[in-house]
Amino acid sequence: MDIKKVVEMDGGMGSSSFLDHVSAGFPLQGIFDFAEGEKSSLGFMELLGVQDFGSSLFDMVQPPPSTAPPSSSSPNPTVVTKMESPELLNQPATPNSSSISSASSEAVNDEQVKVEEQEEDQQKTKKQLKAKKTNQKRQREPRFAFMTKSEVDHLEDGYRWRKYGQKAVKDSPFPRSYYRCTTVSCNVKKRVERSYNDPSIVVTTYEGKHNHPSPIIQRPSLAGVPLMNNSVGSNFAMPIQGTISHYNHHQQQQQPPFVNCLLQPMNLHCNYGSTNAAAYLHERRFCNPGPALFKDHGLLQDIIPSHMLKEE
DNA sequence: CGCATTTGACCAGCGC
DNA sequence: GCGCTGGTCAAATGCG
Repeated sequence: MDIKKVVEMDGGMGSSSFLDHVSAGFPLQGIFDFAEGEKSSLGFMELLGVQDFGSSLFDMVQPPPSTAPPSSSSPNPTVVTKMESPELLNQPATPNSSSISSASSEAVNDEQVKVEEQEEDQQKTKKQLKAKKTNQKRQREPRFAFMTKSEVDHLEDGYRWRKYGQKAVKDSPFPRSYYRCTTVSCNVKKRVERSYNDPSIVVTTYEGKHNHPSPIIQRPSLAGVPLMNNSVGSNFAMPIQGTISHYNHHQQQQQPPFVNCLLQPMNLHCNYGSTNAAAYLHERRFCNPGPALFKDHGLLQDIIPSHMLKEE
Protein backbone atom coordinates (compact mmCIF):
# COMPACT_ATOMS: atom_id res chain seq x y z
CA MET A 1 0.00 0.00 0.00
CA ASP A 2 1.61 3.13 -1.09
CA ILE A 3 0.73 6.58 -0.25
CA LYS A 4 2.18 9.69 -1.58
CA LYS A 5 1.33 12.95 -0.13
CA VAL A 6 1.88 16.08 -1.92
CA VAL A 7 1.58 19.52 -0.63
CA GLU A 8 0.92 21.98 -3.24
CA MET A 9 0.79 25.47 -2.04
CA ASP A 10 -0.07 27.42 -5.01
CA GLY A 11 -0.43 30.94 -3.95
CA GLY A 12 -1.37 32.44 -7.16
CA MET A 13 -1.33 30.93 -10.52
CA GLY A 14 -2.74 27.56 -9.94
CA SER A 15 -2.84 27.08 -13.61
CA SER A 16 -0.51 24.19 -13.65
CA SER A 17 -1.68 20.70 -13.69
CA PHE A 18 -1.07 19.08 -10.46
CA LEU A 19 -0.79 15.75 -12.05
CA ASP A 20 1.90 17.10 -14.19
CA HIS A 21 3.79 17.88 -11.08
CA VAL A 22 3.35 14.60 -9.47
CA SER A 23 3.48 12.44 -12.47
CA ALA A 24 7.20 12.32 -12.54
CA GLY A 25 7.09 10.55 -9.28
CA PHE A 26 9.28 10.91 -6.30
CA PRO A 27 12.18 8.75 -5.48
CA LEU A 28 11.67 8.64 -1.83
CA GLN A 29 9.56 6.19 -0.16
CA GLY A 30 8.54 5.74 3.34
CA ILE A 31 6.28 3.65 5.32
CA PHE A 32 2.95 4.83 6.41
CA ASP A 33 1.82 2.43 8.97
CA PHE A 34 -1.43 2.77 10.70
CA ALA A 35 -2.85 1.07 13.62
CA GLU A 36 -6.03 -0.75 13.17
CA GLY A 37 -8.92 0.94 14.73
CA GLU A 38 -12.06 2.80 14.23
CA LYS A 39 -12.19 5.27 11.52
CA SER A 40 -11.31 8.64 12.69
CA SER A 41 -13.78 11.28 11.96
CA LEU A 42 -11.14 13.85 11.88
CA GLY A 43 -11.07 15.39 8.55
CA PHE A 44 -7.94 15.68 6.69
CA MET A 45 -8.80 19.21 6.03
CA GLU A 46 -8.48 19.90 9.64
CA LEU A 47 -4.90 19.84 8.87
CA LEU A 48 -5.64 22.88 6.94
CA GLY A 49 -7.99 24.11 9.52
CA VAL A 50 -8.10 27.62 10.68
CA GLN A 51 -6.91 28.74 14.02
CA ASP A 52 -9.92 27.41 15.77
CA PHE A 53 -9.26 23.90 14.78
CA GLY A 54 -5.60 23.64 15.05
CA SER A 55 -2.53 24.78 13.41
CA SER A 56 -2.41 24.98 9.77
CA LEU A 57 -0.93 22.25 7.83
CA PHE A 58 1.63 24.70 6.79
CA ASP A 59 2.63 25.06 10.34
CA MET A 60 3.99 21.64 9.99
CA VAL A 61 6.18 22.49 7.16
CA GLN A 62 9.59 22.46 8.53
CA PRO A 63 12.89 23.52 7.13
CA PRO A 64 14.42 20.79 5.11
CA PRO A 65 17.16 18.79 6.60
CA SER A 66 20.50 19.21 5.03
CA THR A 67 20.77 15.61 4.18
CA ALA A 68 19.16 14.16 1.18
CA PRO A 69 16.44 11.72 1.92
CA PRO A 70 17.52 8.18 1.61
CA SER A 71 15.96 6.51 -1.27
CA SER A 72 13.99 3.78 0.23
CA SER A 73 13.42 0.57 -1.52
CA SER A 74 10.50 -0.13 0.65
CA PRO A 75 7.34 -0.94 -1.21
CA ASN A 76 5.47 0.57 1.61
CA PRO A 77 3.53 3.74 1.52
CA THR A 78 5.29 6.69 0.19
CA VAL A 79 4.42 10.11 1.29
CA VAL A 80 5.55 12.90 -0.83
CA THR A 81 4.87 16.38 0.18
CA LYS A 82 5.24 18.97 -2.38
CA MET A 83 4.97 22.62 -1.84
CA GLU A 84 4.61 24.80 -4.76
CA SER A 85 4.74 28.36 -3.88
CA PRO A 86 6.95 31.07 -5.19
CA GLU A 87 6.69 32.83 -1.90
CA LEU A 88 7.86 29.80 -0.10
CA LEU A 89 10.64 29.31 -2.45
CA ASN A 90 11.79 32.74 -1.69
CA GLN A 91 12.17 31.67 1.87
CA PRO A 92 13.00 28.09 1.40
CA ALA A 93 14.92 27.69 4.54
CA THR A 94 11.86 28.39 6.55
CA PRO A 95 8.84 26.88 5.38
CA ASN A 96 8.64 27.35 8.91
CA SER A 97 5.56 26.95 10.27
CA SER A 98 4.78 30.12 11.95
CA SER A 99 5.79 32.37 9.19
CA ILE A 100 4.13 30.32 6.58
CA SER A 101 1.07 29.42 8.45
CA SER A 102 0.41 32.84 9.74
CA ALA A 103 0.84 34.27 6.36
CA SER A 104 -1.21 31.69 4.64
CA SER A 105 -3.90 31.30 7.21
CA GLU A 106 -4.43 34.94 7.74
CA ALA A 107 -4.53 35.49 4.10
CA VAL A 108 -7.04 32.78 3.79
CA ASN A 109 -9.14 34.02 6.62
CA ASP A 110 -9.29 37.45 5.23
CA GLU A 111 -9.92 36.04 1.91
CA GLN A 112 -12.64 33.83 3.17
CA VAL A 113 -14.62 36.79 4.29
CA LYS A 114 -14.23 38.28 0.91
CA VAL A 115 -15.04 35.05 -0.74
CA GLU A 116 -18.15 34.62 1.28
CA GLU A 117 -19.29 38.03 0.33
CA GLN A 118 -18.48 37.30 -3.21
CA GLU A 119 -20.28 34.03 -3.10
CA GLU A 120 -23.41 35.75 -1.98
CA ASP A 121 -23.14 37.94 -4.95
CA GLN A 122 -22.37 35.02 -7.12
CA GLN A 123 -25.49 33.28 -6.04
CA LYS A 124 -27.53 36.27 -6.97
CA THR A 125 -26.62 36.65 -10.53
CA LYS A 126 -24.13 35.22 -12.84
CA LYS A 127 -23.53 38.55 -14.35
CA GLN A 128 -22.22 39.88 -11.15
CA LEU A 129 -19.90 36.99 -11.00
CA LYS A 130 -18.61 37.83 -14.38
CA ALA A 131 -18.06 41.37 -13.34
CA LYS A 132 -16.04 40.33 -10.37
CA LYS A 133 -13.98 37.98 -12.36
CA THR A 134 -13.22 40.56 -14.91
CA ASN A 135 -12.34 43.18 -12.40
CA GLN A 136 -9.90 41.12 -10.53
CA LYS A 137 -8.05 37.94 -11.01
CA ARG A 138 -9.43 35.14 -9.06
CA GLN A 139 -7.18 34.32 -6.21
CA ARG A 140 -6.74 30.79 -5.14
CA GLU A 141 -6.59 29.40 -1.71
CA PRO A 142 -3.46 27.61 -0.71
CA ARG A 143 -3.68 24.13 -1.96
CA PHE A 144 -2.66 20.93 -0.38
CA ALA A 145 -2.53 17.73 -2.24
CA PHE A 146 -1.47 14.22 -1.67
CA MET A 147 -1.24 11.05 -3.60
CA THR A 148 -2.81 7.93 -2.33
CA LYS A 149 -2.64 4.55 -3.79
CA SER A 150 -6.18 3.53 -3.66
CA GLU A 151 -8.91 1.74 -5.41
CA VAL A 152 -11.35 4.36 -4.34
CA ASP A 153 -11.37 7.74 -5.92
CA HIS A 154 -13.06 9.71 -3.27
CA LEU A 155 -11.32 9.37 0.04
CA GLU A 156 -13.30 9.70 3.19
CA ASP A 157 -11.74 12.50 5.13
CA GLY A 158 -14.36 13.30 7.67
CA TYR A 159 -15.99 16.08 5.79
CA ARG A 160 -18.93 16.04 3.53
CA TRP A 161 -18.38 16.92 -0.05
CA ARG A 162 -20.61 17.62 -2.93
CA LYS A 163 -19.44 16.91 -6.37
CA TYR A 164 -20.02 19.87 -8.61
CA GLY A 165 -18.10 19.00 -11.69
CA GLN A 166 -16.07 16.57 -13.58
CA LYS A 167 -13.68 17.21 -16.36
CA ALA A 168 -11.56 15.13 -18.58
CA VAL A 169 -7.92 15.69 -17.93
CA LYS A 170 -5.55 16.29 -20.72
CA ASP A 171 -3.19 13.41 -21.35
CA SER A 172 -5.06 11.33 -18.89
CA PRO A 173 -7.80 8.81 -19.46
CA PHE A 174 -9.12 9.51 -16.03
CA PRO A 175 -11.47 12.38 -15.35
CA ARG A 176 -10.95 14.90 -12.61
CA SER A 177 -13.72 15.36 -10.15
CA TYR A 178 -14.44 18.58 -8.36
CA TYR A 179 -15.87 18.59 -4.89
CA ARG A 180 -16.99 21.33 -2.60
CA CYS A 181 -17.54 21.18 1.11
CA THR A 182 -21.24 20.98 1.76
CA THR A 183 -21.04 23.10 4.86
CA VAL A 184 -22.54 26.48 4.36
CA SER A 185 -20.03 29.29 4.22
CA CYS A 186 -17.21 26.83 3.87
CA ASN A 187 -15.64 27.26 0.51
CA VAL A 188 -13.15 24.47 0.69
CA LYS A 189 -12.82 22.57 -2.51
CA LYS A 190 -11.01 19.55 -3.56
CA ARG A 191 -10.14 17.86 -6.75
CA VAL A 192 -9.76 14.17 -7.15
CA GLU A 193 -8.06 12.57 -10.04
CA ARG A 194 -6.08 9.52 -10.85
CA SER A 195 -2.54 9.59 -11.94
CA TYR A 196 -2.20 8.66 -15.51
CA ASN A 197 1.19 7.24 -14.77
CA ASP A 198 -0.16 4.97 -12.14
CA PRO A 199 -3.92 4.55 -12.24
CA SER A 200 -3.81 3.09 -8.81
CA ILE A 201 -2.74 6.41 -7.41
CA VAL A 202 -5.39 8.90 -6.52
CA VAL A 203 -4.35 12.50 -6.35
CA THR A 204 -6.46 14.59 -4.06
CA THR A 205 -5.97 18.31 -4.00
CA TYR A 206 -7.55 20.43 -1.32
CA GLU A 207 -8.02 24.11 -1.73
CA GLY A 208 -8.83 26.37 1.11
CA LYS A 209 -9.42 25.81 4.74
CA HIS A 210 -12.41 24.51 6.55
CA ASN A 211 -13.89 27.07 8.87
CA HIS A 212 -15.80 24.46 10.80
CA PRO A 213 -15.15 21.22 12.57
CA SER A 214 -15.60 17.91 10.96
CA PRO A 215 -19.29 17.21 10.63
CA ILE A 216 -18.73 13.57 11.28
CA ILE A 217 -18.73 12.45 14.84
CA GLN A 218 -15.28 11.49 15.78
CA ARG A 219 -14.38 8.44 17.70
CA PRO A 220 -12.81 8.93 21.07
CA SER A 221 -9.97 6.61 20.42
CA LEU A 222 -8.15 5.13 17.58
CA ALA A 223 -6.62 1.93 18.70
CA GLY A 224 -4.19 3.66 20.91
CA VAL A 225 -3.32 6.23 18.37
CA PRO A 226 -3.81 9.66 19.80
CA LEU A 227 -6.27 11.69 17.89
CA MET A 228 -6.07 15.28 17.24
CA ASN A 229 -9.19 16.95 18.32
CA ASN A 230 -10.24 20.28 17.17
CA SER A 231 -9.00 22.10 20.16
CA VAL A 232 -5.59 20.64 20.12
CA GLY A 233 -5.05 20.54 16.49
CA SER A 234 -1.62 21.87 16.96
CA ASN A 235 -0.67 18.45 17.99
CA PHE A 236 -1.03 17.40 14.51
CA ALA A 237 2.11 17.00 12.62
CA MET A 238 1.74 16.37 9.02
CA PRO A 239 4.77 14.42 8.09
CA ILE A 240 6.08 17.21 6.14
CA GLN A 241 9.53 16.96 7.23
CA GLY A 242 11.95 15.81 4.74
CA THR A 243 14.20 16.77 2.03
CA ILE A 244 13.41 19.64 -0.13
CA SER A 245 14.54 19.32 -3.61
CA HIS A 246 13.81 21.06 -6.77
CA TYR A 247 11.50 19.30 -9.00
CA ASN A 248 11.94 19.78 -12.65
CA HIS A 249 8.72 19.43 -14.31
CA HIS A 250 8.90 17.44 -17.43
CA GLN A 251 6.25 19.33 -19.21
CA GLN A 252 5.86 22.74 -17.78
CA GLN A 253 9.43 23.66 -17.50
CA GLN A 254 8.70 27.30 -17.49
CA GLN A 255 7.14 27.01 -14.13
CA PRO A 256 9.17 27.93 -11.15
CA PRO A 257 10.65 25.00 -9.36
CA PHE A 258 8.80 23.94 -6.35
CA VAL A 259 9.83 22.23 -3.26
CA ASN A 260 9.42 18.63 -2.59
CA CYS A 261 9.23 17.56 0.95
CA LEU A 262 9.75 13.90 0.88
CA LEU A 263 8.20 12.31 3.81
CA GLN A 264 8.89 9.36 5.88
CA PRO A 265 5.47 8.69 7.22
CA MET A 266 6.20 5.39 8.70
CA ASN A 267 7.88 7.11 11.48
CA LEU A 268 5.07 9.43 11.97
CA HIS A 269 2.14 7.25 12.12
CA CYS A 270 1.92 6.81 15.81
CA ASN A 271 2.50 10.37 16.62
CA TYR A 272 1.10 12.30 13.79
CA GLY A 273 -0.03 10.16 10.99
CA SER A 274 -3.28 9.43 12.65
CA THR A 275 -4.36 12.94 12.16
CA ASN A 276 -3.78 12.81 8.54
CA ALA A 277 -7.31 11.86 8.10
CA ALA A 278 -7.81 11.23 4.47
CA ALA A 279 -4.60 9.46 3.89
CA TYR A 280 -4.87 7.67 7.12
CA LEU A 281 -8.42 6.64 6.79
CA HIS A 282 -7.73 5.37 3.43
CA GLU A 283 -4.45 3.77 3.99
CA ARG A 284 -5.30 1.91 7.06
CA ARG A 285 -7.70 -0.10 5.06
CA PHE A 286 -4.86 -1.64 3.26
CA CYS A 287 -1.92 -1.61 5.43
CA ASN A 288 -1.19 -3.47 8.49
CA PRO A 289 2.41 -2.78 9.15
CA GLY A 290 4.48 -4.72 11.49
CA PRO A 291 5.45 -3.44 14.86
CA ALA A 292 9.00 -3.04 13.80
CA LEU A 293 8.03 0.11 12.03
CA PHE A 294 7.10 1.72 15.24
CA LYS A 295 10.52 1.30 16.55
CA ASP A 296 12.31 3.08 13.87
CA HIS A 297 12.80 6.39 15.45
CA GLY A 298 16.15 7.02 14.01
CA LEU A 299 14.83 8.31 10.79
CA LEU A 300 11.96 9.90 12.49
CA GLN A 301 14.25 11.95 14.57
CA ASP A 302 16.06 12.92 11.50
CA ILE A 303 13.04 14.32 9.87
CA ILE A 304 10.87 15.41 12.72
CA PRO A 305 11.75 18.26 14.98
CA SER A 306 12.41 17.17 18.47
CA HIS A 307 9.69 19.33 19.89
CA MET A 308 7.21 17.61 17.73
CA LEU A 309 8.33 14.28 18.92
CA LYS A 310 7.82 15.34 22.45
CA GLU A 311 4.21 16.05 21.75
CA GLU A 312 3.38 12.42 21.46
C1' DC B 1 -39.08 15.12 -1.18
C1' DG B 2 -34.55 16.43 -0.34
C1' DC B 3 -30.02 15.79 -1.41
C1' DA B 4 -26.27 14.16 -4.29
C1' DT B 5 -24.56 13.19 -8.80
C1' DT B 6 -24.16 13.71 -13.74
C1' DT B 7 -23.15 16.31 -17.61
C1' DG B 8 -23.22 19.75 -21.13
C1' DA B 9 -22.45 24.56 -21.43
C1' DC B 10 -20.13 28.53 -20.23
C1' DC B 11 -16.29 31.46 -18.84
C1' DA B 12 -11.48 32.94 -17.74
C1' DG B 13 -6.72 32.45 -18.29
C1' DC B 14 -2.96 31.36 -21.02
C1' DG B 15 -0.02 30.32 -24.96
C1' DC B 16 0.71 30.71 -29.75
C1' DG C 1 -7.56 36.83 -32.10
C1' DC C 2 -8.01 32.03 -31.68
C1' DG C 3 -7.87 27.67 -29.63
C1' DC C 4 -7.01 24.90 -25.67
C1' DT C 5 -7.58 23.82 -20.96
C1' DG C 6 -9.09 24.24 -16.25
C1' DG C 7 -12.73 25.45 -13.43
C1' DT C 8 -17.58 26.34 -12.44
C1' DC C 9 -22.52 26.54 -13.08
C1' DA C 10 -26.96 24.69 -13.24
C1' DA C 11 -30.57 21.84 -15.15
C1' DA C 12 -31.58 17.13 -15.40
C1' DT C 13 -31.43 12.89 -13.27
C1' DG C 14 -30.83 9.42 -9.72
C1' DC C 15 -31.29 7.68 -5.18
C1' DG C 16 -32.66 6.83 -0.42
